[in-house]
Amino acid sequence: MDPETMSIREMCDAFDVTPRTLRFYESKELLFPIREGQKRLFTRRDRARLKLILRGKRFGFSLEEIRQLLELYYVGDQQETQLKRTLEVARERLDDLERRRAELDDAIDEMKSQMGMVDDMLASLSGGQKSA
Amino acid sequence: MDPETMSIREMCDAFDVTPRTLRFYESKELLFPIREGQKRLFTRRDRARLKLILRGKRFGFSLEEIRQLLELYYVGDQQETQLKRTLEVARERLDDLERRRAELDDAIDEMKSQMGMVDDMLASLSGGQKSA
DNA sequence: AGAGAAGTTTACGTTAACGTAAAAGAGACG
DNA sequence: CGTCTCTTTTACGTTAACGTAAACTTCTCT
Repeated sequence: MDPETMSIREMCDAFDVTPRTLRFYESKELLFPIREGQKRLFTRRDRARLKLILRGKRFGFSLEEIRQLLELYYVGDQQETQLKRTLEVARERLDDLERRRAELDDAIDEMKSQMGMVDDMLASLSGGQKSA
Repeated sequence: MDPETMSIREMCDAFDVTPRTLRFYESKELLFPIREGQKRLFTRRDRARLKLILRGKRFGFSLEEIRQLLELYYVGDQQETQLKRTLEVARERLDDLERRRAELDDAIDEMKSQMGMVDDMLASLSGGQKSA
């Protein structure tokens, strides 16, 4: 009823995951739904987190790595040294991501050239005329 | 002795993997070392494949997905329809990769803005002067 | 009250991708 | 010949990330 929160089923439909998955993520401290009696109520914060979790998974991060990343997003009021450490970790992660992107670019290029070769093979099979 | 082939240990040292991993990849038909008696000899082809395998893993592909991708790199002399199908699969994979890259770019941007916020918090803690 | 739908806890099962230990063969060397 | 070192096969163990089934509560509706 509260437009701010969602039931477990609403979450599942919205994000295409199973209840088991949401409970599992809670047990691993990736989500923190509040309770109304027995029932879980997922907040806006949980939805934002889940979105990041699913994205992280698509890049091959483990749930534990994702959990650590999520901490960066909800820093809170910590001490300065803690914040500096957090910032360091964040920069490392960012470098991680940018290295991945560079590799991904390479992979895409290689794949495109591979496909060019396949195109050529097809052309030589159907057409017969070679480009050289 | 043959500069063209490498022993299992040489492979492990060169790629920083364990013998178990190489044997496992062979059992899953990702690598095809030749045999000299009992011993495995890894060829140039195996080295090229292993490089692609390790890259694929870094992007969160499963070994089975990687195996299918590798087929694209070693097409051989198949029929035209087979080649066309192969090409289709390759294009799908390429789209996959480019979607991933787009998402990765978003993630990097978001992370950068997050880090900007952390920077601001640090500045306000040490300096005191706010930027607004 | 009875039935059904949605949610909960508890707990065993499953798949992927190796780790790790045991037992044995094959070549090199003093 | 005996001992190393490298490699092999066989096979049970492990972790991550859920799946799946069983046995309750708790509402809601007729």
